[in-house]
Amino acid sequence: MNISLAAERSGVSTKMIRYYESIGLVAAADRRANNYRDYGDQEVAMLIFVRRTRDLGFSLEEVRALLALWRDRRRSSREVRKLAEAHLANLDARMAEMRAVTRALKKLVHACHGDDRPDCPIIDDLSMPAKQAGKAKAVQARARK
Amino acid sequence: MNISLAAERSGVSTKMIRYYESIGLVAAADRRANNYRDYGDQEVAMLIFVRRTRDLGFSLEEVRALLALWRDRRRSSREVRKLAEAHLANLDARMAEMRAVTRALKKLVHACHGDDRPDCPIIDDLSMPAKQAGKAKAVQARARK
DNA sequence: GTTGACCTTCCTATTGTGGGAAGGTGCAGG
DNA sequence: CCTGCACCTTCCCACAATAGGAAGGTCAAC
Repeated sequence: MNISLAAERSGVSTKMIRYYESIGLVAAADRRANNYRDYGDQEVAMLIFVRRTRDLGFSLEEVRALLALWRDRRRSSREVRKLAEAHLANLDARMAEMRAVTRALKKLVHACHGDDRPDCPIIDDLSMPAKQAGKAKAVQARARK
Repeated sequence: MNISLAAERSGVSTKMIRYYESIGLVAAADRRANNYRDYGDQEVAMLIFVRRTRDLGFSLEEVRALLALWRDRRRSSREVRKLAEAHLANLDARMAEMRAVTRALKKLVHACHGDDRPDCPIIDDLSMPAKQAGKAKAVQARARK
């Protein structure tokens, strides 16, 4: 099967298929006499695996490790789970960070009256070093004296 | 003040200060006779503003818009809040996506016994097109027949 | 006057992905 | 047979933002 058909079936673009091949993530495809790449169901299955792991936010290096386990019939499920758990920890950390940012920003938005006046706690707070952030009112008041 | 001192005070690396200047995010710094960039407190304050907005996850283009409002004393706080709210919506959407991914992955991890056996629902699930995902047990069982 | 700590510009890499050019191949219709 | 069209190939460029380093200029202290 042509690369574009493999792309359609796997949900991985032709660009990405060639790229994955170029970085050695997936094995180089067989070539036909035309020099066209030729794919079978096995290869498509592998591409689907890659896409699904990518969808779950694994980096290409993590995908590489998972692919190795996928191919290894003697792998232990322990290894697979370890990788998945490491990625989960990663996701949790990033989400915690985003939650903190969201909380801080929501507080600022809440404090801003959002009308025609130029007075704005959001701008005021962002003008200060992080140390004093969140204390816009007092600090700005002091600055006016 | 030297660029490295401005970097230290603002928390923006010298690399980034020069980069921000090169893309026109911040105005080109004054130069001294040596051709060294020269910064004052005003410029440092602006860099702090940039760093703080970056810390809150605004893109450089968003920072550019916020900087314009920062400089404009006749801005309306409404405009500022609108930008902040748009960014919050963005953050919320991304977090929702991550939560969904986390949930799916946690379910898989939970289903994996994680011992010496090669049998692994994580791998099985990832081998399937998204449509059938999460139904690993049934699908794999059918496959074995 | 040399050493070391600055400064300058310019190039490279990263992580994934997309866009496009330039040229080859294959098939269908006129 | 020629033309057009839809593929395919490789190669280069772009993006977001940041970091690293080379090559060369400058300044201060010892």
